[in-house]
Amino acid sequence: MIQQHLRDALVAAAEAEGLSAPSEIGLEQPANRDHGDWSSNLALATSKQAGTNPRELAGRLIAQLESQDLSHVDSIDVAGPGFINFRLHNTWLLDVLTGVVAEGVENFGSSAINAGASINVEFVSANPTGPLHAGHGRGAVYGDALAALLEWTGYDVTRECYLNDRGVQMQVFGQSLAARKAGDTPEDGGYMGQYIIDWAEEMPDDADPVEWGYARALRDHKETLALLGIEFDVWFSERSLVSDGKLEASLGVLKDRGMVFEDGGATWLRSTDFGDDKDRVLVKSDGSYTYLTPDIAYHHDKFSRADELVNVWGADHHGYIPRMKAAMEMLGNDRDKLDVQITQMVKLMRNGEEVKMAKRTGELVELRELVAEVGADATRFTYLLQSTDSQQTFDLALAVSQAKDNPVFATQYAHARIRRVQAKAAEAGVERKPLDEVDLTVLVHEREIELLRVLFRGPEVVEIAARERAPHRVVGWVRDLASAVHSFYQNNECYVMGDGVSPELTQARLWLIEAARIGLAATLGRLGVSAPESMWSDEAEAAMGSDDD
RNA sequence: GUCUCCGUAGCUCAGUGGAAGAGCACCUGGCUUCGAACCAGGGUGUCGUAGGUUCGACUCCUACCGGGGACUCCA
Repeated sequence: MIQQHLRDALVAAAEAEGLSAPSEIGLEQPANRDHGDWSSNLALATSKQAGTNPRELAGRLIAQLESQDLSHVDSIDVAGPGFINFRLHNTWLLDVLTGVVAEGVENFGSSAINAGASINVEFVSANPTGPLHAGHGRGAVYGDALAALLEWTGYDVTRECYLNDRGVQMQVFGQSLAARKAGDTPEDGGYMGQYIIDWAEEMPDDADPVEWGYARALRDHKETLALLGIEFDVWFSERSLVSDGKLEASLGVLKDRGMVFEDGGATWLRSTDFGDDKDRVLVKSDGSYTYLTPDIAYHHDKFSRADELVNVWGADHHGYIPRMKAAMEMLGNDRDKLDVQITQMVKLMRNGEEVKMAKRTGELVELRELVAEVGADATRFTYLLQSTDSQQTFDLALAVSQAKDNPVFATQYAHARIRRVQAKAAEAGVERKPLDEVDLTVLVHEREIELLRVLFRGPEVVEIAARERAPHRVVGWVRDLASAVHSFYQNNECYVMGDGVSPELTQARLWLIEAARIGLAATLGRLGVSAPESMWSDEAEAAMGSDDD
């Protein structure tokens, strides 16, 4: 790797100047190309140690570097406050091309950084008391994409969904169904959505409303998630925690350790001792558990099954984090191994107006409808566009637009274009030779080089995205790659075949676009978005064929 | 009141302590060749405010200002 090559050289230069280089030498690709291909802050970081000013030190380090006769390096300059800027020959980027091709769609971007570690990603976990709505969609897609990202870096990942299938809400849900079945309106606090009326009509007369409703809601969840290509490894039932004694066992441990106290007939958790701002009720004065109690047992159980936990929760649950971390610590788990990711709200725009989503008032947009309207690819890609830290506006019209202002279209289109070019080459009888027989040094055009620069960044972006739990960064990268493809492709100077393009250049460019295609297909695939062979419908394809005749 | 997320170009949003970005919108130009559903060029910023840490802060810390959300013996 080029960075290691340059780092080694920098360390050697520092040592030759009698300096001890910092463990992490800053080395990055400057945004501004005028600042070279790579830039290091070594002189800035060690000038104090050297007892001189950074620019002067940089000059001495550069002299050392130049004496090393480094491969790929064209020139080295000092710039700004004391950056050491490397300008490279494009030969280093040709290694990027061969590397991408060697990895292929299966392995592009993958690493073993987290090999040997297991991680449990819990997401969705919506109450089985109604259909999934568009708000759930963000957490669902984010969680699934995050799980894929973590797998990409070597983790053994479990995708898990928790079912709140006992407790007060389930009873209220059943009562609401029964009321509608009888032609009545649910009591105050009951579920008022239209779907209750619809489901009550479906419900057989002799059905247990709670059990039937649970099965009905769960079916909706599974069907809707399947539309988005989301499958869980584990569906964990809250009821099972009671039936197999895990709930009482966890509660017993907390009692034994003196982590609870009685007050007002209720049992309280001393969560303030571990960073919470209030103590929390575990067992109400009527003897029933709060929501927290089984959830503590659940997370404790997850800790027994994985090295690290990730929870994807909606913004309305953020206040719940301190009490859960406190409880985990009380039970002897490492609170820092519980990573709670909060997704901010989604505003759904339809016909220029925001649609409010509220299950209990019945004014909700079902996730199922959303997917039906814009398709699974656009749904996933759109949800993943932004950081989950910021509120999102999901524009239904934009998501289906067939123009480049629609990010999913622009990105998929890049893949389809490459496929088209490859097909044209095949039709013309041009076969791609084995890569090791192709002279890549003919790739010198700025568009070609830019494509390779973007490809180079891919694996690093994946690493950062996994570490930061930020799939949107991969989305940003793949959009950049698509943009570079369009730019390369459109430019009249970069035809793969034709007048003025030598056979050698054709070969090199065929491999270049294949590398780009690998980057697109690998990334889109991991994000759960298809990399289409064509953007045309079959009818349009046929019509185009007749135009050619 | 407490906690939390957000505040960056006209708009929607990116931005690992390193030298401010993309798309949209707007203007101009570009199809006899592999997809013009596209591309090229053109310019805008007190990075909410004020301090602090640092050689260096959009980034880290503190306090404010503005907006969203959460603060039940609900789940």
